[in-house]
Amino acid sequence: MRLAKMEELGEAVELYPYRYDRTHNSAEARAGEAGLVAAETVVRYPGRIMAKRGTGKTMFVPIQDEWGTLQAYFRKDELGAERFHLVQKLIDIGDWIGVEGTLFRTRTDELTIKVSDFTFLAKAIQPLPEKFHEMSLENKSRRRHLDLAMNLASRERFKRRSAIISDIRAFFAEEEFLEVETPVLQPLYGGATARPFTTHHNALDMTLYLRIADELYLKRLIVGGLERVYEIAKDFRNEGMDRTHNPEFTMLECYAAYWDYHDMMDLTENMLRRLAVRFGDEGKLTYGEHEMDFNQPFRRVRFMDALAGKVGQDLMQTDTAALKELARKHHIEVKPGMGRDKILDEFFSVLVEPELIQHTFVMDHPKELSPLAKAHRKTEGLVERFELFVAGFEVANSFSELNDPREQRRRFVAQKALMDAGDDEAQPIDEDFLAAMEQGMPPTGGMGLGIDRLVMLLVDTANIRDVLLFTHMRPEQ
RNA sequence: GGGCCACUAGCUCAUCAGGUAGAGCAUCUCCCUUUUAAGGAGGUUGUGCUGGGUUCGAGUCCCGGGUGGCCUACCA
Repeated sequence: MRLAKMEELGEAVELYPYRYDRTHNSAEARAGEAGLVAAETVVRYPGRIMAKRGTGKTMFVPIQDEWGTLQAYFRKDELGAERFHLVQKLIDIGDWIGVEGTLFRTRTDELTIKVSDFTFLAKAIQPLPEKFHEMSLENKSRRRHLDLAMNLASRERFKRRSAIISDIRAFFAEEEFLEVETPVLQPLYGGATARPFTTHHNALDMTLYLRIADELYLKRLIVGGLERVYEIAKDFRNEGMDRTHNPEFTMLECYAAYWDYHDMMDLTENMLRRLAVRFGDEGKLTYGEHEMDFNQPFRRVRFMDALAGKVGQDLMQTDTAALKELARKHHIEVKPGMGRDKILDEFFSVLVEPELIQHTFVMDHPKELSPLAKAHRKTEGLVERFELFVAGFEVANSFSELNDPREQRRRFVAQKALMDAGDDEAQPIDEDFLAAMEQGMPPTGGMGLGIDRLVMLLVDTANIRDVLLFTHMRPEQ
């Protein structure tokens, strides 16, 4: 048993020492091989023991650090019987160790450190998982530390996510947006249609909600005179979870004074093209079986036009009764209480969305679906809004922000009516936000983008769990 | 929410007609001074998810429960 060996090992070495002076990591040692070998430089390299291959008086031990693996070669005649015994018998796979020695190539041409001395760094009591088979998705998600330890591809994916988010921050800095932080705990939720998580503040004895969006706070900043703001933050929605949904997820929202949704569309297009160039293949992306070329201008299509193309007739003037009749014909489910625009949305998600593989901006949505968007400047009944679809799912959502407080109040009241009618995703009236808007809000363009889905797209993975380090799962047992 | 499938050693899995369980890796003992899924000899490892039923006998068949996966639906 490992605990028994630990005691014996503990008599010879410090089991949990405090620090280690590294001269090279595995990537640096590989890159500098020629010089290091020629000069017989002594390197000090720490990492985790991933395997042990012994031949009695020698040991080959692959040691893994964040960047990869470097093999260490221990010899009994070099280290002495006692020290060699430690490596051979008492040190286990999973333990952390620092080795010191010179680099050479073995007979089989593997870059190796010939160990002149070593420092024990930390003991592992539990063994690492078996190495020949992929861990199950459940095990990977539930025990991410093991997934990261065993799968370099998984590490790479998460490092890539980090790099993508850093690059988005750099992009917004170049565009002169200010990064801000707004409350997670909110007395009222809003900015999206979704059910919230509820919590309680003891000192104030009041109900608080975990935010479902940052929108209403970011717009207050626009009112306050900060002209370009953005936030990358977790939102929380109390809804189902599946391949593309997690109850907490990372959202990017940005707002710019004096812009409309056309400006936001350009910004979104520029940002995605830049990411595709930096993280894809020169602007081309492969997602599953699909190929997309972000160098090409993004397709732009009006919501009602896309729908007309599918249904074979313009639905702009079609009344609700006729729509319901059409829905039956297309096997589209209409639930009681669904308004005309909601039915149109249903048509859209069933008929159009699945076919939006290539990056496409869908523009000018029906009004009822967008309580925070400004009415279309030309077409009655529509709003100035766009959604970006890629590979069949929605990545971004944007509008010319409604800034007329009288109209905003009417929309809130309409939402309230929906809520009273039993729609538990409708938004409550936010008087505080309305008061801010009444102080005068400049014309503003706003955009929200799901970071997790964007990362899925850029690293070509079908499951949101692959891009979230820790996902929500039921507790075991 | 609906359908299908799975749950057996620490890990990945097997046990094809019901007769109280096995392989590889891990672990333990021994041999081996250039191995790389190292090798060789030997040993240990299980409330077979859970509760009930059928049966002389259940991991195996039946029913309930739990957990997970896939598909589907719902969800700015």
